[in-house]
Amino acid sequence: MKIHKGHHGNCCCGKIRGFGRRITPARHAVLDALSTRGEHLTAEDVFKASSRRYPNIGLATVYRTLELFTKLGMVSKFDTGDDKARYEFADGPHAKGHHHHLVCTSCRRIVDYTDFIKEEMDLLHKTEEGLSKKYGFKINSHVMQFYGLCRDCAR
Amino acid sequence: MKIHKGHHGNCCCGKIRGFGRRITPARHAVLDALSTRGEHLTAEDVFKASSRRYPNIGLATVYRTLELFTKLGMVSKFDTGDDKARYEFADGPHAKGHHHHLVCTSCRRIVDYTDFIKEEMDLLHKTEEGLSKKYGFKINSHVMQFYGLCRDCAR
DNA sequence: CATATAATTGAGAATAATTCTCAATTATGT
DNA sequence: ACATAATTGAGAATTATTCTCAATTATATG
Ligand SMILES: [Zn+2]
Ligand SMILES: [Zn+2]
Ligand SMILES: [Zn+2]
Ligand SMILES: [Zn+2]
Repeated sequence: MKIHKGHHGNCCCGKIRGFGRRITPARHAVLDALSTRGEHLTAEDVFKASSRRYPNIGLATVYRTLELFTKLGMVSKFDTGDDKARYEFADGPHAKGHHHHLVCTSCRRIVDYTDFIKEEMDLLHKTEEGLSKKYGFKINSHVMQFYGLCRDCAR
Repeated sequence: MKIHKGHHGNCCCGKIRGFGRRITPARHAVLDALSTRGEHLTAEDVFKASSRRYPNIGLATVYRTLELFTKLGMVSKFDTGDDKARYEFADGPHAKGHHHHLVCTSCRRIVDYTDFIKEEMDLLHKTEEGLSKKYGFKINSHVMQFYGLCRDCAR
């Protein structure tokens, strides 16, 4: 079986196997879809893209796979106010590609941004620490998103 | 018509009227539900609560009303990862009661917190300004949420 | 390699939150 | 009180997601 060229050139199979889960063509197809089709993909997007490489894949499998990858921390699932979940490869809070989203509430455009990420991270760390202590939560992730109108929609 | 005792003792009717929309018993019932039944309410929660005061209200009306109030900025709609939208009175980014959420991914408990809000606000302002300039977005709102395990679920 | 076993799959049905439709009702300005 | 447009309730429709289940397949083991 061909080695999957993962998100950052690494193979994700180890992570999957490490969890006692199997490597399958369907999962490979989803991985490929995520790495080649960009970000902010709906399940339907991923389904279409994976179907190209693996025409028999079922939509339910795509959902199951995305759920699995999300649980493994390889994928981040978020929503932007329409009623579809979005998926993209997760660059964890500490990784290089970590970014947040700017969403146009009119045309649904999504802009990734990394500006201020450093400051955000500092604050997020501080907050996580403080909240963990105060409320006894073990914090695993966060969502930070801005909503507004893009240039085109604003006028 | 009796004056509605709003969120902070003010009447919200002005805002509704100001938008050319009408004051109706259904809308009053939803306002009351939101102010007396607390926060993080699902549409179903709001429906049940409003039904007490106004038994004939329909679920679709509740949805329409919540959508209207959200558009008017009186209500904030958010989701916490299950597939139900949550609604609560909006204390705008600058208002006293503005808070963020800590969500337990296991039992779905939601904790409001206001700690670090000051610092968050400073950063958010800075970010909003920066992003507005750079991407031409007119930013109206943000979501900031932490996910993790509450004390009970963590052990 | 062949075999055994449990994980995974595809297809379609089922679910559930939300939106839509439409005739009937009602709030509001005059 | 009247005219008019907004709003409503009820139920049907929609749609993203999950579930079911028999068939297939990945992997470990010898
Ligand atoms: Zn736009
Ligand atoms: Zn992104
Ligand atoms: Zn919990
Ligand atoms: Zn809250």
